[in-house]
Amino acid sequence: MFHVDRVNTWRYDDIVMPGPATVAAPAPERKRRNAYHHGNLRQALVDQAVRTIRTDGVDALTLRDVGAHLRVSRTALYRHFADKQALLVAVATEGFRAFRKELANAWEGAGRGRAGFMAQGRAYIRFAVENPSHYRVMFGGYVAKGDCGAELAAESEAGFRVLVDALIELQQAGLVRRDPPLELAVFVWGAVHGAAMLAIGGQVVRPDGAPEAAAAYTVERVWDAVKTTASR
Amino acid sequence: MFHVDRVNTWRYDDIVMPGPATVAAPAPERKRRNAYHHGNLRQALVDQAVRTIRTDGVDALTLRDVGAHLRVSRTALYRHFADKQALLVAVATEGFRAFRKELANAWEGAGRGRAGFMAQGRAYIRFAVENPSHYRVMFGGYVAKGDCGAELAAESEAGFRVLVDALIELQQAGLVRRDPPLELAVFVWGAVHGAAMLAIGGQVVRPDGAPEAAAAYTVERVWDAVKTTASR
DNA sequence: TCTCAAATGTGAACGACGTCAACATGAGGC
DNA sequence: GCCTCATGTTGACGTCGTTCACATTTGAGA
Repeated sequence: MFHVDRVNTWRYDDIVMPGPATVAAPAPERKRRNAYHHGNLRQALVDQAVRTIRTDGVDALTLRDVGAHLRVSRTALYRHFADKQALLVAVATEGFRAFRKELANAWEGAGRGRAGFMAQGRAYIRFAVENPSHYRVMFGGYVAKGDCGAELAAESEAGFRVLVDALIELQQAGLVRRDPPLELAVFVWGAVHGAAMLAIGGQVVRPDGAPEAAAAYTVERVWDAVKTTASR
Repeated sequence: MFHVDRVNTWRYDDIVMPGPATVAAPAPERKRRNAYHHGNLRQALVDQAVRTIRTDGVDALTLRDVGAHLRVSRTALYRHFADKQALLVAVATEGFRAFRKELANAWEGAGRGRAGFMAQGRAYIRFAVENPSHYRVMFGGYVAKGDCGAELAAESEAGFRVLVDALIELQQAGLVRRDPPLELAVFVWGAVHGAAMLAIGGQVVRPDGAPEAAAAYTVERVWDAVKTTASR
């Protein structure tokens, strides 16, 4: 959860980079296979869930199916997750981890500043377009009913913080208006998130190849919304 | 569906105002009640679905429960809808009807122009905040897998057109930049939609009363994104 | 090396759900 | 008054998430 009313109490010095994201990676998955005792079933379950969601959508995710693909009883899952919801939470958590990495890479890779801001926005939309079902698990309300768990909250908050940090840096450089950073960040996140949702929701049909261009346009407009009158 | 590549082929002269929206209205529901033959079961089913969604969320919607509340068999629904998905489509369609009305009222009520734009944006977010579950049915991917049906498509497109028309008018008044109207509209819709999703998604926790203020802030930033440099 | 408790996987079963097919009932035109 | 069609009911099926009692393996301590 992001608390907008905690603007002055946030601390930005405790960011820790997570381990490598396993999203989309088929995963080794063979350590010791002896009928019983899978080895690392928990991670395998998450990976398989991600794979199924990616190919068939969230609604097609079935515990029985996940178990079958892993040659494991359908109830083995309950030794690692409280229920199906908990599995989805784990999926979302992994998604946020990879997502945060993409955002940070874009920001750093483009050399921060205005270009970094633009790159970060485009990376956001690209992530959603390339992982629509996964993105929906993260933001579509399948999760986060309040019972989301601390790890998910921390991970999504960390992703948000990448954006907040960037905005603060841009403010200090005089490029972005000096509104409360979290207020600004919520606007930016919302705008890009909305564009992403529309892009993957089927609500807006575009000619092929256009998602990239549309994303660029969106980010340009967002920049106009937050830039100072001084900055070009 | 909104086709961005049809910018030059859209026609804006065939708008027809729909009948009064029945969203949230408990509905009379008693015409001729004789155990068999409900009278107007189709509308009653939609109304009950809306009521259940409003109080318990989309996931809690059960055909058996809907039937029970209406003192009707659980399968009576199949005389009026192909399946559960079709019922959700009907719900979304009604949502879009009411939604469009809110947007149009805000735009007209504030006297169009810049104030109308702001009012329309705030009305959008207010609708989402006041009808979060309903809003999720409309935009959360429960519908619109491509099998959404013509009526839903027309209704949602009509809502979108309210925004497009407003933007075109603002362009002609020299208040909004002269980008392709649909490109602009997709950005604006996306930005406000994203803010609405974040507001109702539990991802952003705000102090009470803030949704209105946050909506106002979002709409101000959107205006900065689309206004001409000439307009104040 | 042996033992035994804890961790992990299995199988059968339950209730709820969406959906279907066969049947029952009522309304309205002839 | 009859007949047809729209509309509502009943019973059943298959799938789902979940639970419970049980089986198997692991690993720490003797």
